[in-house]
Amino acid sequence: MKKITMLDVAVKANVSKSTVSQYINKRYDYMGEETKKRIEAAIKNLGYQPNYVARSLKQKKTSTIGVIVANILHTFSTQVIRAIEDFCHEHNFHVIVCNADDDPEKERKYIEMLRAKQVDGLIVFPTGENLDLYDQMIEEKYPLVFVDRMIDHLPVRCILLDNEKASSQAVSHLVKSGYKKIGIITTTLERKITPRMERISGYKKAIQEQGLALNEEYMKSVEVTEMKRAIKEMLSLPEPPDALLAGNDLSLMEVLAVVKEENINVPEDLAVIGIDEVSFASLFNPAITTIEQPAFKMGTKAAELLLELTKNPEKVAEKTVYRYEPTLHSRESS
Amino acid sequence: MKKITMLDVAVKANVSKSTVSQYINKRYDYMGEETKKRIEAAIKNLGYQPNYVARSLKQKKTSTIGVIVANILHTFSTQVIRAIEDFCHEHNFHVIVCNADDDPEKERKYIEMLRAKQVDGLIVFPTGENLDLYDQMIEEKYPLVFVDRMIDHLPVRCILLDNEKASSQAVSHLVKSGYKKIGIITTTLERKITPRMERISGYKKAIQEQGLALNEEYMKSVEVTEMKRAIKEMLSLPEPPDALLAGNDLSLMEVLAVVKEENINVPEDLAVIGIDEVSFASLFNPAITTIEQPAFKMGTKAAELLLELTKNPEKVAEKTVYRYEPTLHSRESS
DNA sequence: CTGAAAGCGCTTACAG
DNA sequence: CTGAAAGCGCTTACAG
Repeated sequence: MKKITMLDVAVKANVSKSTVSQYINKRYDYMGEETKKRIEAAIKNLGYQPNYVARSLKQKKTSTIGVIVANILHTFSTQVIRAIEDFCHEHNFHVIVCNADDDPEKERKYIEMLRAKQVDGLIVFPTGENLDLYDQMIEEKYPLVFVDRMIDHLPVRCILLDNEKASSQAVSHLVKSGYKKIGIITTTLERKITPRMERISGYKKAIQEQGLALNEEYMKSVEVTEMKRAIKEMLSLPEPPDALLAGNDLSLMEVLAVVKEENINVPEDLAVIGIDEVSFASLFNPAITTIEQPAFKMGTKAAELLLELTKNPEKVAEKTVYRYEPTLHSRESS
Repeated sequence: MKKITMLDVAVKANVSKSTVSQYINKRYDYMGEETKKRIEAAIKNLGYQPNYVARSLKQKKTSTIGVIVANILHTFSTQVIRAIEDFCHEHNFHVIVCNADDDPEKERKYIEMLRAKQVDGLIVFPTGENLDLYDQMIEEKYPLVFVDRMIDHLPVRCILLDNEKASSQAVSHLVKSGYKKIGIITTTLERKITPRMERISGYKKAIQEQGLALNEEYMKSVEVTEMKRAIKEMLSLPEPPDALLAGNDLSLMEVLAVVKEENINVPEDLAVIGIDEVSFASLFNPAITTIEQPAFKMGTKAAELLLELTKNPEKVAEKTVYRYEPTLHSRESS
């Protein structure tokens, strides 16, 4: 079963490859009606499908972009990905998604593989460790957009939640409901991941603005595997918190696991609130108060910016931070 | 910023393109040590990255496969995708994922686009409507694997849950716990989607095997948007069911939404059990009994089969159904 | 042990 | 209005 090529079509339609190519690319400015029809018939007849690989090689563009998420386990990542895909498919771009799994080495490998595949641009949730690669892309004016995290000083467009605001919304909501001993639990800060840092700093500022005392024992940032232990520790303090802010969806799951294991009454004994919307928030008993990121909007914007850069690669690299507003969904858990 | 090509490396290392190519492809059977070193140095020095598009064109393979899922909103789909990606990345294959969104037209577009991009094979959760395309791929001996759904008579390898067994596990578990009026709710059967059909037929068989009466009013298959209404209807029957089997994760969410809205006591007033594992199952109050698909194993198998076909395209097309065992997680809701 | 040459399937100035 | 020719960046038999 030999593959049908453009040449086969040309022969069948009694024209040259060039003319078939013009037809395929809808450049029929001067094409005779007769010719068009013959080509169309030949294509249908032979079941010809153009080979995008050959086209890409010649045109030096693939109409494909790459997305590297730091960790696909977050609902936020999957929502952003879906938004990117929707936008790209509408604009006839393909998307290759890779999951760096919070591992800078994997991130490096994926950046290199995707670039070898000549993708036209990259949307990255950067681990932050591959500065040489980021620098290189910037220097080459390679289309690049960061999501969720930024790297200081790097002239790259970044899509971020207003993380400090998310924390402060949580804190003021809790204070309004009468809670005064507010704890926060996030995943580890070891690698200075933007959202975690900002959510912590936003929490600190908000606590102080509310005239509450900052208590170091109410702030834990640990690996997910350590999280249940850390939460239990916090809850067995002589003066335990009466409210807990989970820094993201995975942290919230750990909090709820402890709540279940220890048979804690929510919100009577402990108010719970999570940053990131989760599928079961409103179904839960009690329904969980969450702070939602506009993931779909953020993903769409990332794709939009990237495709724009793709079309216009000479655009100056510049650090532009696009901040998005969180939304509080007040439910029963706080 | 001109792209560095193999020719640049060759010139710098004082060898021909051919030799550089040999080096890149690690075919140094007869290559002099000196030459190797010079090439290596030139590559490092210039920061050369091979262009996979050119290689793909020449080799007529892209080391990329496509995955088209029927509906990415199912947790099962995302887990299968992750397994496929893991397996493929291990074997140096790339994966392009598309979401057909239960729309046969989108499926058609994606199959055509992916084939134009010359992906080496396709894993499809088929909508079932594009028989001409499926046929064409089979005839061309194009590597193809179906997941979750099969199409009668089509000689394609299929990865499926033992759906009938899943239903019968649910029914016998419920019967063992003393429930006798067992309902089932699934998404619409309009397009004869395999898992829905089989879960229904498995349910019917199990009910009869258990010596219970089959009650048509206890079986509803409707669009997700209609589901809450349908559930409420079933629950307001003169003799309502005392247990409800949700046919998949999305259906389970609808059941739980009704439970919450109507303040139903689970499992006292209504036992609940769902096919598909969900992230919150064990955190919920009450914890939800689920029947899990071995999604990771299934995805891995799909990838394994496909890569095998890719290596060995002359393998006869044959209908082989790989069935996987469901696992019951007995929790508090039933 | 290494190189010259052909070719993968397209696109694109340019000629006529 | 259409075609001949060059070329995108590789790989691969084959020659030497």
